[in-house]
Amino acid sequence: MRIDLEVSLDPTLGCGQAHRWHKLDDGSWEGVWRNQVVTMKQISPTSVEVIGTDDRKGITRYLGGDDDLETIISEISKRDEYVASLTDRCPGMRILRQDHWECLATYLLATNANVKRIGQMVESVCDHFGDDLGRRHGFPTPKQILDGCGCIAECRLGFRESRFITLAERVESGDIDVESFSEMNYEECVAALQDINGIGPKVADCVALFAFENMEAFPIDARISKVMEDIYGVTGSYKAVSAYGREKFGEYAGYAQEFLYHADFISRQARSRNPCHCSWQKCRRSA
DNA sequence: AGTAGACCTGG
DNA sequence: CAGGTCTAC
Repeated sequence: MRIDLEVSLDPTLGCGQAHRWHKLDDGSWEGVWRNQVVTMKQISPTSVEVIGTDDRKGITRYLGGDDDLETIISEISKRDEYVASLTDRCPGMRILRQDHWECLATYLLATNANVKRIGQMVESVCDHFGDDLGRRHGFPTPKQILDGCGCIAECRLGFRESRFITLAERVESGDIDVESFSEMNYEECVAALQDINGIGPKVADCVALFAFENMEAFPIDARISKVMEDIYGVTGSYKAVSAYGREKFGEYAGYAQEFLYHADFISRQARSRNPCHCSWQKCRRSA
């Protein structure tokens, strides 16, 4: 199935928004989306070939296809010259619309772990508890996690393990209604997310942005923290730095964050002797 | 209200 | 030490 959409798969799928996409040798991306093993290949800057699902509308939406890139880029560019200079270099990068539960549970695991480790933990949890889809496993439901949690130690989640189970319990019992976060505005959403044990301001911002469409969220991870200091001279508490980002970039601050993140990723990659930081990506230069 | 230290594991 | 958070000052 061919999708006509301005989207660039490498930065969109490969740089840490979602953690289940692997770049294959032929340059296509394989992942699991809604319990289907899906492969996407870039055909041109404005089209991708999708195998493994017939849900054109769904996958387009997942890819952020409802976002008007022109408007968004114009909006964040007019607010900052540096971001304006980055948007040209990375056309077609989009913010995904991830599954609510999967994104929430995944980012709960993301604390104090690098991209590679997050991917390992997520894949392990899927392999242990998710539906067998052949080449890959689906992301497990809360019930699947609870039913199988006798062997969860094998997933090696470390101190995240108990938080992960507690989250599954609270969702399964109805104590947490994941869909209720969709109805909230940004402030309400991150506040409610932070009521979950193991979720602080950074993870809440990521989930608000990548799952619940709060495009003004401006997550400050270690990389963005350095960028904010180096480029803008902004330091301080999480709250202060993220508020600066939201105020500077406005309603699409999350997109600005992704451009800043990606540009820093690429420049460090270029400067590094071992060029490939992207865990799943086969890197020609290092091979 | 705002900030050190500990925290599982692995590259 | 790593794409933070919790707990205890």
